[in-house]
Amino acid sequence: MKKPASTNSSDKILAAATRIAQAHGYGGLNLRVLAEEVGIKAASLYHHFPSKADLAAAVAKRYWEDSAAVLDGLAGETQDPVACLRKYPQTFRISLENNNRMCLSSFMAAEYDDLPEHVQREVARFADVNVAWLERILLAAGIAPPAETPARARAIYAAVVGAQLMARGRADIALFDTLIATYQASGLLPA
Amino acid sequence: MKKPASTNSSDKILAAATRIAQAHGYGGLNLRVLAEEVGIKAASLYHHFPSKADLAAAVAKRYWEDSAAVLDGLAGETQDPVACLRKYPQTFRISLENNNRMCLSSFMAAEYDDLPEHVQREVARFADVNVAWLERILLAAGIAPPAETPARARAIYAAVVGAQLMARGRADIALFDTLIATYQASGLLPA
DNA sequence: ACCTGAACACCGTTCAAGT
DNA sequence: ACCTGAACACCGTTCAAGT
Repeated sequence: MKKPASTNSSDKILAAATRIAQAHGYGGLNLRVLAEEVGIKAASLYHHFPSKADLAAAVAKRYWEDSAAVLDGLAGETQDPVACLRKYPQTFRISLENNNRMCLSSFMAAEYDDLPEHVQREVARFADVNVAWLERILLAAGIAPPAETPARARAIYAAVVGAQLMARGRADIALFDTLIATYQASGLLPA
Repeated sequence: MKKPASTNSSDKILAAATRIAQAHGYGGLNLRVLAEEVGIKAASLYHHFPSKADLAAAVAKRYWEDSAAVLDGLAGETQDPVACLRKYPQTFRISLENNNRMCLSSFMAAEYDDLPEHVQREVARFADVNVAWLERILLAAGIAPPAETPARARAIYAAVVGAQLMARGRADIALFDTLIATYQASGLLPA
């Protein structure tokens, strides 16, 4: 039985850090601002995480774990794999709905050069989780020949990520929806 | 008759700042590092640009101007519009070839929340230029019904941008090539 | 016209000191 | 066990002072 995430300080720090990083990235994650949001001083953060790098790694790890849970939930409640694929882009739409935020891993993929190595690893895991899920659903849907499924899964992930990035750059959720609809019309995603 | 770009200091600053921003973004553009690369002190940068924000706006402006020139050159030398569309992703591949760098406008689209307003405007122009070019070529190629051309142009741009971001996050150019090939196989881009 | 050193308030981080 | 103020070297920026 896990306690609710907001019970202890480390969880509050992770939650607040995630929100900040989705809007400002790793470089833009200001520890004094984060600390204030949690109600402590910046120096106190170091009692919970040994460094900003380790905090970011923990944030990125929890981020892909949560994503995996959401995707499994989606697959569980939506048995039809084609319907699953239609709903998949929604998981990226939610970030945009949340104050024009974006996927943490996309932001950090851009910041690749400035990320500590173990943060890079956790960031890559998010893409891995998404691609693996897409492969599984694509196979179940029988959309592409099995040999082409891995490539197709990666293409869908990249395209959805790109749609989110372009829509964020315009602060325009409707653009995201149009892009996804066009992916569907063009055959990249099932209509 | 314009002098070569490297002749005066402002141009050297713009060129160096562009390279840095393509790797580290707006937030990661360190003025002391930039100044050293140009061979002056950070304080001297303010004689050429009134602020980091104005420097970044100038960088982003030149960036989309250069992109427009490259795309016009491509359309000029490659008369067949379908062949043009096949070569288009190459313009994004070049950044990855250059030390795993990425499109300046993609990076800054991620940093949207932290950009001064006039930088946001110049960043958006890059996407505008690319989308307008794609619309023109798509129409010439007769690939999609004219009514669907604007949406298709945006979808291609977003997908290519996403492919670059995903490949950068893995420092893997081969992944970029696979993604583009899959876009072509799925019908988003002409094969 | 262009450059500079020194200073400002702000970053991540450390540490001695508190409860 | 957890928090803090003060300090460190580093950021963007300013400015008086140099050529």
